[in-house]
Amino acid sequence: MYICRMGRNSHIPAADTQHFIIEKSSVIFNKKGFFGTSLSDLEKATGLTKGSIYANFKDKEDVSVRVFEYNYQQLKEALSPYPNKEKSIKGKLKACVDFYLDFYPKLLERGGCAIQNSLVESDDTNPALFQKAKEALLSWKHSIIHLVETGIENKEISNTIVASDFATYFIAIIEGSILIAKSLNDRPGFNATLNKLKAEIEGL
Amino acid sequence: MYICRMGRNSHIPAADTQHFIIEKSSVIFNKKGFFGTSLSDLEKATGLTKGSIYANFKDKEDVSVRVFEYNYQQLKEALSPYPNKEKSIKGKLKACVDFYLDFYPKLLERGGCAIQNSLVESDDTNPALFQKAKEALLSWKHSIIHLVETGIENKEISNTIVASDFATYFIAIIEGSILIAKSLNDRPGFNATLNKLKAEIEGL
DNA sequence: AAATATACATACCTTTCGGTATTTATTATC
DNA sequence: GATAATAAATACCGAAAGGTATGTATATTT
Repeated sequence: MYICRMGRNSHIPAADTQHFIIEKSSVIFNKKGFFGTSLSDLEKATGLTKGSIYANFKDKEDVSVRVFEYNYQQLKEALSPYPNKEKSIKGKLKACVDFYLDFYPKLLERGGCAIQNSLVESDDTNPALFQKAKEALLSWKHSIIHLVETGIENKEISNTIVASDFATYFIAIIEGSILIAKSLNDRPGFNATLNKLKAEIEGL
Repeated sequence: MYICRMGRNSHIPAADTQHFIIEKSSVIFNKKGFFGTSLSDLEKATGLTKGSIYANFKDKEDVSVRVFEYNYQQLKEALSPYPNKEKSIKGKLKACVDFYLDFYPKLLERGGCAIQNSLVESDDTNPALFQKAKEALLSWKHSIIHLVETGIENKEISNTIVASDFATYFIAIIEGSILIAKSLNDRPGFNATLNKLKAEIEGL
C-alpha cells in the first residue's frame, strides 16, 4: 500500500490523489466558481503541479464536475441522519429543515449551497456541470415528493396537497433563504424563514 | 448633436456610447457572469473594439457594475406599475408576485434574476459588484418591510406578523422559485409556488 | 538486481486575457 | 478653412490562462 507523503516523491495511487485533489479544491471551487478558479488556484490549494492534476483529470471541467459530486455527496451524508431519526413523514420533513438550521455555519464556511452555486454559474457556460447540478436538484425534489406522497397514502398528510408543488415550495424556501442569509449575513432571518417552513409542514 | 451610426466614424458622445455598451452587454453579462464574460465577448456584443470600451469605462469590473445597475433599473421599471395600480397593501404585495408571474419569459430570455446571479457569483470574487447586488437586495427587502408595516398600522395585516421575517420569506420564495424553474424548465411549478405565496399574502 | 510501470515535477506551448499607447477619422469652433 | 477637441480603431503589451510533452524519482514485478 502506498503512503501519502505528497511532494515530489509521493507515489500515491491515482484514486487517492484524485480524491486528495477533489477534497483540497472543493471549497475554492464552490466559492470562486468554475471560471473564477484557475489552475494555479488548484496548484496552491493542493500543493501539486498542473502536470499531476492533469495526470488525474481530463481537464478543468472534469475537476469541477468531480468536485461538485463530492460536495453534493458530503451534503447528503451530513443530511441523511436527520430524517432517518424520525418515523413520521412530517417529522422527516421537519428534520430536513432542522439539518439546514444546524448546518448553516458550515454551509457558509464552504461557500454556500453547491447546487445553487453550480446551477447559477453553469447554466449558460458549463453543460457538464449544469447537468450534474440539475440531476442533484431533481433528485432532491423527487425525495421530497416521495415523502409527501407517502404521507398522503398514510393519511398523515391531506390529500389536497400537490406533492410536486410542495417540493418546489420546500426547496425554494431553503435555497432562497440561503441566498439571502449568506448575502445579508442574516442568520436570524434564516432561522425565522426555516421555522416558518417547519410550521407549514406541521400544518400539511 | 451627435448622430448614432456606430462603426469607425460614429462620434457619439461618451454618455450615449456608455449606455450603448451597457445595453448591448447586459444579457451576456447576466448569462455568463463576470469571469465568464471576456472583453472579446463585449466586442462581439457591441461591435466596438476594446479601445473604445476602455475609453468609456475604467475596467471590466466597472462595466459589470454599470451593467448590473442597468439590469436592476430595468427590473424596477417593469415592476413598479404592478403595485402602483393597487391601493390595498395586500393588493400591492400580490401585484408584485403577479409581476414575476408575467415577467417569467423575459426573465429567462435575459438569463434570470440579475440580483441572484450577481450575489452568487460575486460574493467571494468581485466586491464592487457584490456591494451593488447586496444594496439591491436590501432595498427590495426594505420595500417589502415598509409595505407590511404600513399594512399593520392600517389594521389590514395582523400585528402578529414580523415584517422583516415576512420580507425574507417573500423574497426567498421568489428567488428560490426562479432558481428551480429556470434550472428544471418548470414554469407550472413556478406558477404554483408563486400562487401559494399570493394565498399566503391574502391570509396575512 | 534489472526492467517495467507508476506518479508527480519540470519545462514549455499556444492562446487569450485584461489593459494601454498611439493613430486616424470626424465634428465643432473660431 | 485651419485648429482644436472628440471618439473610436489599430496595434501592441506583459501576464496568465488552459493544456501537453517530457523527464525523473519511486515502487512493483520478475
